[in-house]
Amino acid sequence: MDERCLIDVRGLYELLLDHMGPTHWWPADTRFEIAIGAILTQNTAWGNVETALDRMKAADVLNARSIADLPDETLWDLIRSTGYYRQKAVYLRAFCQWFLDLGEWSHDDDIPALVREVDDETLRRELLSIRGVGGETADDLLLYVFDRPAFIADRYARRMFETLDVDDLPKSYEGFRRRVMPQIDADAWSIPEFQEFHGLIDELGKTCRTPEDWNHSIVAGYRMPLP
DNA sequence: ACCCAGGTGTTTC
DNA sequence: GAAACACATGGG
Repeated sequence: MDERCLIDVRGLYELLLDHMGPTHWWPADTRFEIAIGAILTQNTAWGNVETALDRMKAADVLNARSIADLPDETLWDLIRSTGYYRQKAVYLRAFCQWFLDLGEWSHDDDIPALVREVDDETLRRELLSIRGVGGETADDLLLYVFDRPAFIADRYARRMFETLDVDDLPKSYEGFRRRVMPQIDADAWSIPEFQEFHGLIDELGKTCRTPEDWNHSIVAGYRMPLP
C-alpha cells in the first residue's frame, strides 16, 4: 500500500486554531465577489486585489453581465493594480460567461441547482475547464464560493508541510493536493472548518518570510501522532 | 535595485 | 511529467 507517512491534518488544524484564533478569511459581500477575487489574486498580493475590487464596486460593475460587456480598456484600467491585467481580463470574462450560463442567481447565497446537483470531483473538473482557472483557483472556488470540501495546496501550505518534514511531497500542485486530501476525514470536518484551515495556513504563511521563520513557527515542533 | 505576492497557459524536451 | 518562460503592478 502507501508507505508514505500519515499526516495528522486534524491535529494540525486544531493547533493552528488554538494559537491563531478565527481568521475571518476571505470576507466579501457576495459569492461572485469571492470568485472575482480568486482570479485577481493569482500570484498577487491581496492589497492590490482590494484596490481593484473597490474600483469595480465604485463603478458599479462588480457583476457578471457588466464585466462581460465592458470594453477592454475600461476593464484593464479597473484591474490594473492586480498585475497581469490583460490576461486576467480574459480570465474574468471566461468565468463570467460560465457564470452567466448557469442562469440567474436570485440571491447571493443561492447556489444554482445546476451546480448543487454535481459531485465535488465533477464540479472541480468543470471549473478547471474555464480559461484561467487552474488547480488552486478551482479549489478556492469550490471551498469559498460553492461550499465544497477542498484543501488548497498553495505555496504556504507547501512551506508548512516542508517545515514538518512530510515525506514525498509531490512537486506539482495536483500531486500535493492528492497527497493531502485523502488524509482528511471529510465527514469529520464542516465546510467552515475546511475554510478556516486554509485561512489559518495562509495567515501563518504571511508571518513567515524565511525558512528560519517557519522553523520557529508554531507548527515547527509538531509531531504527527502514531497511527 | 531587487524580491516577492493568496498562479495559469504555452512550449519544449 | 517537469522545466522554462511570459504575463505586470505594488509594497517591502
